Amino acid sequence: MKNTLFDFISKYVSLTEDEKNAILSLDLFRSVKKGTALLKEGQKSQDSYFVLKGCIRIYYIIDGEEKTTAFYTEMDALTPHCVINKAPSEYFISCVEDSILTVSNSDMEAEINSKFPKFEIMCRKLSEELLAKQQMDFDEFKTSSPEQRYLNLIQKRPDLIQRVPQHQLASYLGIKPQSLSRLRARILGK
Amino acid sequence: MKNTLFDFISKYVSLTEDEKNAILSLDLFRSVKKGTALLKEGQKSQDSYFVLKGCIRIYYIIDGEEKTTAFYTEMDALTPHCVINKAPSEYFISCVEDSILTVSNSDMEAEINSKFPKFEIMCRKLSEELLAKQQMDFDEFKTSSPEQRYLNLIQKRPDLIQRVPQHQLASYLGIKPQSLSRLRARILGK
DNA sequence: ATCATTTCTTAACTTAAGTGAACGATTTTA
DNA sequence: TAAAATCGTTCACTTAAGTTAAGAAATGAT
Repeated sequence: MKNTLFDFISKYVSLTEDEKNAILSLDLFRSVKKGTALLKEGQKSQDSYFVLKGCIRIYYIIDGEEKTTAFYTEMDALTPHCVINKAPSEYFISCVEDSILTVSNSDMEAEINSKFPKFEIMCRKLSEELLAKQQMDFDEFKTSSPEQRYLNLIQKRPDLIQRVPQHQLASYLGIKPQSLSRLRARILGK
Repeated sequence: MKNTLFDFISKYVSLTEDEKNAILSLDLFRSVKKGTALLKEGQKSQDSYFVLKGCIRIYYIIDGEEKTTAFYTEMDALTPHCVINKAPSEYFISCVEDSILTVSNSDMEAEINSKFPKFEIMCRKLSEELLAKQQMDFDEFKTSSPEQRYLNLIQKRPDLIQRVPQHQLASYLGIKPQSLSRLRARILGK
């Protein structure tokens, strides 16, 4: 698990042993059971997550219905909106599978950042990269039909289709579960 | 114009006169005419933009059709995807109106960042904030119908509806121009 | 192992977006 | 200023997603 984390970090900066130990001393690793709520609507939180193993998702409850908008799997990092803008969360975060995560709060990050400027650089690079990636995903979503989006998902994240319930995938694709079922049947018939 | 830039920066870090002068010495300000192409599909570029006045947009050409996915107006910052991943651009960037921008390239930013660590912090904060904002926008898009998205746009960016052509707005909302026309007529009739 | 709950699929019907075409109105440009 | 191109709207028609409901399949709990 440690290696997964350091492999990830090494994509952005190279760490000395001292720096690695500083991170390990923070005791970031957490095991969480499927279904565990990591964040609820209305809560304030300081915690950011990094997925070492498993899957977590963001969902809203709108008119009593769950709307899943994002999945985070191995090597994905997530800083919730409420951590950035210091307001109560508008969404829920929950464990889709039994998972192993790192959980770090803003204070810890600020401390590490001031001790090792290298982390500041890593965070900037990571944010920039995630922002650019997110922008491309959004563009793709805007310019595709639900069917194209589903076919795209099969290409880009085939694992999600296996490990995530259909009704959660549906809202992730911006449609209703019944429409996803129909759409899948339509594709099979081709 | 200088003030607009420094007002923006002051949201993230406070600058000394020396630092301000270092920025001004970079000679970042550019006036661009409506319709000017800032970036074309297939091009590589190092340039990031900040809009002081005016409006620029990102668009793709897919099956011969323009698909506009983003508008940047006063106080918006844009680092194109191709700058981050050092690959040829998949999209175009063009001026919607006569505009005043700052244009900075990666080398200049790297130099300033190494000279003044404060900029590194600003860039990280800015990226994190933009990422969180972008995530919320994407979530809202996924969980809304075209009509809701249009009504939302009226609330959040009323200026865009005035200053941007309908057919560009349509693809921004993920629909065809005819559908936007119809949708507007439908809303008026309520 | 059984019962209860949740999830997925199917179907019929409704609603809204996509498509192709036509028509002014506006803007561009020669 | 006249011709050409672009833009916005409308219409009729097609296609696909939303809605409501029912039932089968899978999952979870006792």
